[in-house]
Amino acid sequence: MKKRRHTKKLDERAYEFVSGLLASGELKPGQKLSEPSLASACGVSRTPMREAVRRLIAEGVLNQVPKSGTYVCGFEAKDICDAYDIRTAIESAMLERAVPRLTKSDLAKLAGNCERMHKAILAMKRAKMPIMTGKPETEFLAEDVAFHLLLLRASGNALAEKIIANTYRRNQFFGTHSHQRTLLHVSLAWRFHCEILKACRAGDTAAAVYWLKTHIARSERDALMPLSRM
Amino acid sequence: MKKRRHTKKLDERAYEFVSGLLASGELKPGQKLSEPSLASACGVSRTPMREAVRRLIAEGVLNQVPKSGTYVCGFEAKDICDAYDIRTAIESAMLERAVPRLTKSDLAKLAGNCERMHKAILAMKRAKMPIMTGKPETEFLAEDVAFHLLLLRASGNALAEKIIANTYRRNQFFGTHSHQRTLLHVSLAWRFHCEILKACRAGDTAAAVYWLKTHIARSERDALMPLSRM
DNA sequence: ATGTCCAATCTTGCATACAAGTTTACGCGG
DNA sequence: CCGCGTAAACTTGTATGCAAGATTGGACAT
Repeated sequence: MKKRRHTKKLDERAYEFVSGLLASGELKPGQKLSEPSLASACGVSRTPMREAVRRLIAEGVLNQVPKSGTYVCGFEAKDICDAYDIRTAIESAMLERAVPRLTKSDLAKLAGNCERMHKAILAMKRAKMPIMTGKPETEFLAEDVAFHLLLLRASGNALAEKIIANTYRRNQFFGTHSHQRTLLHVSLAWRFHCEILKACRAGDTAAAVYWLKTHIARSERDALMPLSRM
Repeated sequence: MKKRRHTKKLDERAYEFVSGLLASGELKPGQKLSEPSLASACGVSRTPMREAVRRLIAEGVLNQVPKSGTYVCGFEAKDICDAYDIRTAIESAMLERAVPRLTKSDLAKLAGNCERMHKAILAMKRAKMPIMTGKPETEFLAEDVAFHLLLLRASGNALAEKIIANTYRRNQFFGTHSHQRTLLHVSLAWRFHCEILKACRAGDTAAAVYWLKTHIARSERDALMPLSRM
């Protein structure tokens, strides 16, 4: 194995470091941070950490007030609704373009996604988890996102892919911990993916869009549920 | 009037400086830049200019290759199509929500936008411009964008507003100079806005969405026309 | 004239020093 | 015990120095 000469750019490392803290829930909404402390915790200097922070600000995850501090953005039900509305609008429109363009290879990849989602569900069952967590959750979410992004990729609209990928990232930071991933929810998500795939195979654009919209609406309900109890 | 103690943050100045260069066409696609030269041209140090550059990179207007240089992104017909597809998807979906929510004040503002657009057209006619440029163009474009953003604002989806505002900004950098704003084109855009407004007044969501889609499709054609001749 | 190699120069990446405003904490007077 | 003022500590904003890779230009050999 060749020694990594570049390891990686430090601002990327810093970004991933903070992202990880956000995704794992160690950094909570409203919490105050500071560039120097994050930088030293990550083992880099302020400059790359500052760039990472600015990037997260642009993504709407952090905010900074000039000489005071950096804070994790709060998020409300409305932010989640907004994001799901955008997803519905863009993914539906793009799916209409994607369905007729899907190649055999695309369909095979989508089928692979569905299969691995199913595997994650089986693993969850085997482990008798009441709520999906840990490795099955990670894999499940990765396959979920990959499925949707592949459809976007097939639509040929790179901008749409970028926008939705960003939305997913935000969801990952904020939404993950609120989601209740019971067996019912993840099974349903898997079934919807399967229906979408079936419609894609049949070239039935309308059905594919219908199932996609149903799927997203259901996901939104699931994401909102834990918040409505407050 | 209180003396401005802060003038403005320097990274904001730097961003506006480079934005202006891009919008005015002084910086052409593919052109090579460098942070130090931009910084000294703007009268700031590298740090704020670097942040401005990173921001423009995130917006997809510049790109940087590690130890080599910073370049203005090229753009092709496909990028324009992608952006218009996103606009169609988001603005249509959001307009459906906005129409029932529009207040009298909103409608008045929209009417004001239309009126000022018309004024810009009349100014263009008076000056016997074959193609709209200069002050009429600036005002026309400002009113155009304001009209669309107000409808988005009324939809209540802040994320949509942000995404579309970004798209407009990119269009401003890349698309402006390719557009052929003849009297025919700008008049048509104005007419479409008027039709949208009329439908909004009548609470006719379907008609509003129809005219919006027609308007955007036509704008796309106009934006693409100069490129297809190549 | 042309290809090649090397050095000067330019680029970004990163670290750090300092400036200026904000927050916090502590001591003091009531 | 409580308010209050002040100073210290902390925050971000900005400038700058240096490192290391990329590029360029020219000298030199053929």
